[in-house]
Amino acid sequence: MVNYKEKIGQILIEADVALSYEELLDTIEVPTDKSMGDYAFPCFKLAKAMRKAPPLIAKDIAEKISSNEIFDKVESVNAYVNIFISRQKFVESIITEVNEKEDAFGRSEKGKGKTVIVEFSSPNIAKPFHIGHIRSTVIGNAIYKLYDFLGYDTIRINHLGDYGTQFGKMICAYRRWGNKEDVQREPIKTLLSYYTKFHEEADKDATLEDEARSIFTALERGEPDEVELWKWFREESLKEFNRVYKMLGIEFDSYAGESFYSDKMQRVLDELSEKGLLQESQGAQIVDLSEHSLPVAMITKSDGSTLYITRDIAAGFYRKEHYDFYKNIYVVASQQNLHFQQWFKIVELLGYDWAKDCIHVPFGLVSLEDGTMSTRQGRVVFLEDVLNRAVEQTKNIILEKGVNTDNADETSKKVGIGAVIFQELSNNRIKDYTFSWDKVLNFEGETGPYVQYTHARACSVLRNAGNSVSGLGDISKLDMKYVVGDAAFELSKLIYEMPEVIEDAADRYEPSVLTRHVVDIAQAFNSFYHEEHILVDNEDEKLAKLALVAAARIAIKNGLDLLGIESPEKM
RNA sequence: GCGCGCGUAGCUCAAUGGAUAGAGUAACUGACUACGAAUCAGCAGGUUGGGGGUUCGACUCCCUCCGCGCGCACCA
Repeated sequence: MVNYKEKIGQILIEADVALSYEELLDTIEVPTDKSMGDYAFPCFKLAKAMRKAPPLIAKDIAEKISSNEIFDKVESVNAYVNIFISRQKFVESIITEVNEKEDAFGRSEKGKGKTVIVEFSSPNIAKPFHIGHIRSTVIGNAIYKLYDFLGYDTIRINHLGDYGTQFGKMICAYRRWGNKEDVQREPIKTLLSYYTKFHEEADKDATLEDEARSIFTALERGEPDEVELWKWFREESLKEFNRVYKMLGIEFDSYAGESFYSDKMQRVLDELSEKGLLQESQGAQIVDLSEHSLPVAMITKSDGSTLYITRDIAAGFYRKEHYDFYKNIYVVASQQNLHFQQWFKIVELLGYDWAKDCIHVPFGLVSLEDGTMSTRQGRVVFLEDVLNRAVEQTKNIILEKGVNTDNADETSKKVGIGAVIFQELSNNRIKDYTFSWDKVLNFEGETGPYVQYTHARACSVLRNAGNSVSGLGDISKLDMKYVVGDAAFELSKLIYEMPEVIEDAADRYEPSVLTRHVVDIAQAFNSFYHEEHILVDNEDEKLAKLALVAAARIAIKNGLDLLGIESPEKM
């Protein structure tokens, strides 16, 4: 497939345009208005060097390059050179390529031999998996899929919050008020109730806090009783988390959480100390980052115990040595911005250049209509409930509409859960948002079900064509003059852009770029579908159109796939 | 107080420094005897928070002010 931008860049170089190839690629753009061409080249930058008015430069360039066979028409409008590419050649090559590559359309080998770690989801043990956790989970999974598709070796890490003084409190509460059967029946809710009770009681009796601390110290020392309880809480919690991951179709390569690094922190402390970065302050150990315009980072508390940041530094070392990453990505809320800035800087000050390969991918806050989420105050929406309700809603719609499907339950899951994931990946991740049932259960307009519906519709057309689909034969031999109309051409252009959109989404760690592009393709497909009759009597015309439908179907499916969303063939 | 982020149509959101700032949604109008109406087409909706500046050109970059969110030593 020709890269048109690069091709136009070369043509402009041959036409003696006084810019470097890189500058040209940077300047060539896609006009906002289709009537101004498929590509445009603004000539303002050339004015100084050529000592000529931009519109005149545009006119000269347009004349020089207009005879090229890959263009239908080149014209100058004011300071712009507007380029209309040859439609038939274009649709022919893109439709052929997509149908040949199918699932591999957009895939690349760019990342071959490079390892990318994506840390995401990372819930806290014994705490509910709520709607706030969906962000890291779903964004992280999409980023993993994008990098995997671009040929990188990928490692998915679920950095479980399974360590810290909170487990001293939990064990303390369990021993006082807990019982085994309740925990087994409903682990998270039960453990959480112990945790809440602990805080209520601790307000009245301060000695509880001391007891909890000593239990945590025992846990750190590896006392068998404490370790056994902790392990059990962790397992029960994971069982529940895995139920949600299974619904979402998400897996991990490692569940090495915070506890995994408990024996790997001394080395960090030693090294910080050797390199003169560690200072004592009010009994605690700190790293002073004021020279780097950052607040002081506390490495150990006055009682000697370690903190979150110490564990993250230890994890960084472990990952560099164990995986030799090319990129080490953390999909963690923007609230942790300072935390990551601090520890990346500390690693840099220790003299490790891999600090620059550690990347924090932040995202905005989810709140509820009645305020920020608070598990202790019972202001929380469980992710599993959201998924279940979305599935239920889908089932109702299916029954109500009497839609064509093989298995209503299966389809409801794919569509309902797809809707929730899609919505999460629709907006720029940095934006805060307020969770709304109305919004998450709306399936019209720019939504997951809309895109899935479009896919199912394309499948339906291909099914109705019967033998014609498999009989498409050698697609490059089809007569593509039947698919050069505005609607078909628009659709083809969007499909053509998929691979660069995928790269862009990965480079920017921004799955929403892809989500939006998939919507654009669906919209273009639906316009084409309504404007033109596909299953016409003329066999050549029908086959050409079916080849385009098949290409659109593949593009949508690959896009949804990368977002972690299924594409049912009927719905 | 200091730092980071956000502010675009009634609402939810797009827009690698480029041409007349675009979608969806809500309201209104129209299209199911052609291939799926979870669809499509039309109409309407804007001082891009305010004010300066840089630039041939600013939603985009710089300064400043306002509003909101988050963070800033013994939680994670």
